[in-house]
Amino acid sequence: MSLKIATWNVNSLKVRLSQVLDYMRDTDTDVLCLQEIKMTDDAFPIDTITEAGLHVNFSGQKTYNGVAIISRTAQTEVQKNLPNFQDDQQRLIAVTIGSVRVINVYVVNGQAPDTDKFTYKMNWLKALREYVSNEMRLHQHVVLLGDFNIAPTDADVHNPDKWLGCNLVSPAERQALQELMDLGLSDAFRLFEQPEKSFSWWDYRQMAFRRNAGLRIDLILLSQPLASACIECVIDKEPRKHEQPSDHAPVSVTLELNT
DNA sequence: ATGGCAAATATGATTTGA
Repeated sequence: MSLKIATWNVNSLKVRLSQVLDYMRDTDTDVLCLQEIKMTDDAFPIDTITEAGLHVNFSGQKTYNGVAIISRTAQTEVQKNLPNFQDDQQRLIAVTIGSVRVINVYVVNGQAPDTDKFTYKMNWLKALREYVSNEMRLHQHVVLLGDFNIAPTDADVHNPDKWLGCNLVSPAERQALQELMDLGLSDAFRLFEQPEKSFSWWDYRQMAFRRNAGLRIDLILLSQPLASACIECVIDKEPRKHEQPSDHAPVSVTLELNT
């Protein structure tokens, strides 16, 4: 059985709803994890999505953040927010689909390394590690994916010199990502040969997309059994070329699972 | 050194993002 799981920071689901529905219609994506839906739960377009024959769970808030998971088959064991971290911001939703535990995150941006927001980011990542560690004891098939707001290495940055010392690329953030991966998770994108200068986000300004001046910060981390089952990981740049695009592109993995 | 763009909130300018 083939299973395609994708992550996409949509930067407002209100603005991008038609693009999301088109994506589920036009691709063979089975599970689509969204970040930055930027809407309250009472405004969530649940009817439009379910009328398209899709299943969905979501955790939203006013103005910022917010996450959702859309799938072609049923979702169970819904977890909203980290159970071990008091948080006003809606940044995590986890569900089980078939044998796969899907953990969808919108990691804190962190603004700059000497700010309160950066401290919040580091504390949030520490709590995420605890949570994921426990989930991996309960589930063999774990996918941790989303907008990590961390570029894993300088190969994931168009201009590392310019980014030196900034959030998204700092040693502390990269160490926190490494500690997550040390739980037994692999960066799916790097399981395969990939083109140089592969990015998942491009600034809206200065024609950054046309110049391919971007970062790879949207990641899919797989537990070992899923890494073995993974046959592909791709960044789909097509939606970034659309009218009124999100500044992020969808990233997907294809898993070939037994049973 | 600064702003560039986009979205939300709100209706003018500010906040946030990465």
